[in-house]
Amino acid sequence: MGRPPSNGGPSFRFNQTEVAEMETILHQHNNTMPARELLVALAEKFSETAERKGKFQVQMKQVWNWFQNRRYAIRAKSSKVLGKLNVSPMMPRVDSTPVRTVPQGPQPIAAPIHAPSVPSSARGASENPILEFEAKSGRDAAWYDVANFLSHRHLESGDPDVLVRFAGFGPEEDEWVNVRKHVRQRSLPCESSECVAVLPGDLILCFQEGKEQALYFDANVLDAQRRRHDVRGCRCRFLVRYVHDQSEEIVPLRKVCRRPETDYRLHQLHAENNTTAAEQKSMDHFKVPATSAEMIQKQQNADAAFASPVFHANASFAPQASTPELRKPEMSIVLSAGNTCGPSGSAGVTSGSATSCAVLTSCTATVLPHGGSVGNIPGGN
DNA sequence: ATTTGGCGAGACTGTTCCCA
DNA sequence: TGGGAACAGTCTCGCCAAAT
Repeated sequence: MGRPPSNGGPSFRFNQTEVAEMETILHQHNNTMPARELLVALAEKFSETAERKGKFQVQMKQVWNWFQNRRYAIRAKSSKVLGKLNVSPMMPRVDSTPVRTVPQGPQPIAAPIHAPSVPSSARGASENPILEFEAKSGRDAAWYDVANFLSHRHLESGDPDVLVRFAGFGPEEDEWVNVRKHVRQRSLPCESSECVAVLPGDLILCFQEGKEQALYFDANVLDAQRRRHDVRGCRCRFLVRYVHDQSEEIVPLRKVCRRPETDYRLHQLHAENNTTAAEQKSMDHFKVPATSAEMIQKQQNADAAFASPVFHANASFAPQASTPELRKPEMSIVLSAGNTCGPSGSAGVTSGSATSCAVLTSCTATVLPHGGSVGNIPGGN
């Protein structure tokens, strides 16, 4: 690996003019690789300059290498800066460059947004007593992980607002958001084996890469094209329609974050697989049940047993699942001055009643998963 | 017609070497 | 010694032919 020893020839360097031109092009291309034709044209152009003509022929590969190195250098530099700010480069608000590493590769240390840091088996709502939240920013209609609930207030309409600190962002990015509409349990990044839980009709959180920004938006799954999994993982494709702009796109699983409400599907599948495996030893290791219309219908029927496909933090719903372990977690956001407010709504913002804390001196946000334990998120006043 | 697997291009990341 | 140039390994993804 690396550069081989030179054969004694003169070393090549791009001059300032050439570098400036390539930097301009790189900037114009939003730090992405220009087309091959452009690289060839650049190489020819540089070769035709008075300085080089007849002396040195600039190869397209050299131009290509320069772009590769410069892009890598820029990324490395920006990640260093972000590291100093304790901000993950995964944060779409900070780095609008398309991010490819959501479900793959080493994850950043600082609060990765929607990056799977633990196995899905440990992420299930029913197994994780301290839930995480995401909030919808009013600035760009995108969803971000919530680091802290800092404060709360009430609008004249009676709707509770909370002041949130977005994960990886500073106080200047704090926003008041409506708890009813714009706060909900954090969406879960999908691992390869979890594509079966993403079905047409689902609301998902989808990573939309635009020219200037790449953010997580709500989207509806219109169709799912199932493909066989291999060593590369899930190769399925999902046709989605973004809620905010109604645009449609075919996306791979890695761009999809499913809603926690679909956890029960995985539980069901695991239960079924365990049962079937006991009966059928020769069964394939990986099954893609959604290729079957029957399976889709089965899941959709199961969906119908739940009150709402969208599960907001404040949503009032009545789980009707027959088996208690498959019920969605009943969830409350509690803002209190040392008090813990349960689903009873006596003093907290709850899923059902949206009642409020009367006094708020030291704010803590407490999550109560379906009768579960309590975790506190330290906050401001 | 659909699914599957292979292949190649491109992207990304990291290393090595050279020279000012 | 640091910056720049060159290149290799790995991964992703689209395309296409073969298989079902």
